[in-house]
Amino acid sequence: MSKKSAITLQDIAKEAGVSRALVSFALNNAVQADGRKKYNVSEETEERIKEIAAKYNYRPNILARSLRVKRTSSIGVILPDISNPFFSTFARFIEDRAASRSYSAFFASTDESAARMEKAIENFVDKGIDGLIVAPCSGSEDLLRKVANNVIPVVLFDRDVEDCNVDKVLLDNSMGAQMAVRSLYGEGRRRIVMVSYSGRLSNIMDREAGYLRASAKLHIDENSYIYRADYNTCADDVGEIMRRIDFNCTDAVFFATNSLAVSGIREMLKMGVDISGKVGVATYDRGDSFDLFPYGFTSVVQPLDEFASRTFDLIVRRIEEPQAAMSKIIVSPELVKSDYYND
Amino acid sequence: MSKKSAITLQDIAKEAGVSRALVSFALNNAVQADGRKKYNVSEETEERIKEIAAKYNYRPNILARSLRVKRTSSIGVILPDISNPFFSTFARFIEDRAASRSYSAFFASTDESAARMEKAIENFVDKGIDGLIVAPCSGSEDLLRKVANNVIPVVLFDRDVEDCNVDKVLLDNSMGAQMAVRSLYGEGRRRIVMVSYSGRLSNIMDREAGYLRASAKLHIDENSYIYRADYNTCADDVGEIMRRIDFNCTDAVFFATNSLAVSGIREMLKMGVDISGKVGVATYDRGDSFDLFPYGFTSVVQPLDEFASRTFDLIVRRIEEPQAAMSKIIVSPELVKSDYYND
DNA sequence: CTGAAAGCGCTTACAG
DNA sequence: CTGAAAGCGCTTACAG
Repeated sequence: MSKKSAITLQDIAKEAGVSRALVSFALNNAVQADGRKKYNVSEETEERIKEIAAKYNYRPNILARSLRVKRTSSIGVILPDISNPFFSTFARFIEDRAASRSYSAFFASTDESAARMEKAIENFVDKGIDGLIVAPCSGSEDLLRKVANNVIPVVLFDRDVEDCNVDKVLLDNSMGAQMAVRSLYGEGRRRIVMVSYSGRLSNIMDREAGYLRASAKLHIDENSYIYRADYNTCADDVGEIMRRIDFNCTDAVFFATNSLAVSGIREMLKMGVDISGKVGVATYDRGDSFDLFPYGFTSVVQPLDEFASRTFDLIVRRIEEPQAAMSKIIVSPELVKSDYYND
Repeated sequence: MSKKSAITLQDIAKEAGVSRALVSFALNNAVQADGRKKYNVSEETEERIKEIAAKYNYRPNILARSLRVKRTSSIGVILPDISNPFFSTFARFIEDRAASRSYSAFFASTDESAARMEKAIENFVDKGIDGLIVAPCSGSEDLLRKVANNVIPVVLFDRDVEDCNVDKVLLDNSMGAQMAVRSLYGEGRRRIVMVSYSGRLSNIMDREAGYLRASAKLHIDENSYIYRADYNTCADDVGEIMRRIDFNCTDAVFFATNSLAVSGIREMLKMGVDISGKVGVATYDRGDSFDLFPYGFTSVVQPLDEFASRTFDLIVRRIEEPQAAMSKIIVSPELVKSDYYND
């Protein structure tokens, strides 16, 4: 590790008495598909060059290499907000996966704004990333199609975009919602409402569909109702929504997301609702601090490590084999019931 | 935004009938300190060149530029774990700050391992970052001194390292702890214990010092006691520690960190401790989901936005003016009391 | 006011 | 088995 007065190929070549090219060959001696080295350098020379490189702790200049080979081995990851626990955990898994495959990742947060997303992509492309992982915000559909078709490989995760022919890694959001509803049903709940977002994000819409479907199957859909908060004014909105719910004829609340649950449960506590007693709660995702919540509840948990590794592997494959067939990977959620404190 | 068949300076030069150099001048027309442009290009030519560039939506190749100017306008940020809410929030603020100043940031997580930290730094330096922001883990002191002296500008944040002459942005950890203790004291608590980590991280040690100091000042130090959990086995350890506390003669618990508080409070709930009634709770930091915790408690909150902007500005200054005097910025925490549900 | 030239550090097709 | 040469796309000191 040394930045100042870094040693170059040239320096090594001079000391070894060979050309720069030979040094490059010796150091990168790529083994081809047929098991033979691409370039033949005598073993003796190769050894000598490697020793010199090691002696000076030679580190190739990645910028120069990237400029030459027109690949940077880096990807961009576009998220709604990296400070959101769901996405920061995803980011961590991506970071690890990328490192293990000698890639690096840039992150950018959009705050659900298509304009910010466009800026971020432009910025990333300028930097020379080889591919893009995106959890798209609504309104970014056209942009995404354009980018995927003309600019750079794209893999979608978490949220789907219609008519966008790219690789995708998605959760089975409908299944998760159905699992949650069935779990509440299993507790004897029959009058289950859902608190969700307005907007047209595919994951949210699928969760709503799953909620309705399970309710219908269980014949409790006459009591189904979906309350929707505006994404941007979430916290305030949710409080207001919760107050509109008549808890005298409501058994359970199913929250479409973690942050809805935080605001919503908070309001329920303020209202003095008998949580997990008279009124059951289920939610998508659960932050670590949910463990502080001293009532039983059910959550739909997404396997973020798998999510991240699948997504990452897909973008790398797309970069290396642009013509490979498109994949759409649907990951199954898990149901976690915590009734820790009711023991 | 276009990657494939990107247009180059050369192309523009040809169409404009001038040299590449002139195009570069026209597009970058730097205004110098004396208010004059560094290179004189006739206005007419400059206009023409700019129009052509705009027409083709020319984007300079950043790799090529970086290679030439030996600066990448990127920094590395080394954190214990980006999936930890404290650090992911910090990351988000860094991201925004960097973008607003046309920098980009790489992130790496160390899991408190000095070996991983070294790898990450090596990796970043290879990538050509101009500077490094580090929340150092214990055991990384020598490495950090070496890097700061011989390799690349470094700014420390969150945790201090002795005998390391670099810019630093730190919280007044002792003050925060004192505020917490005084707050508990104000509630009438006199027998306050602290739950902390073993190890030698400066921020933790300062919090312990603050706890002891405030206790002494308030003459309640005869009841002071610091329980210490092993960092790596935290969750299990904390449960065991909590069970060792005799809550018959303990008024309050002060947790040194958010994650200690989560595990610790969880255990207290299991034990049936009358939280915020008989036993008060205070903690450093608070995740969003702390809002779900339906008891009053006090937390020491760090102004992460200021933390991030100060840190970022410092590293940029150091990059641009390597000889500037070293700064050590101490940021004050804020005390937040939540007794929302006790209203 | 403008341009030719050198060079950042690497890789690779080509020639021997 | 090895090397000279070209070139990735840019910037900048220098010369006119």
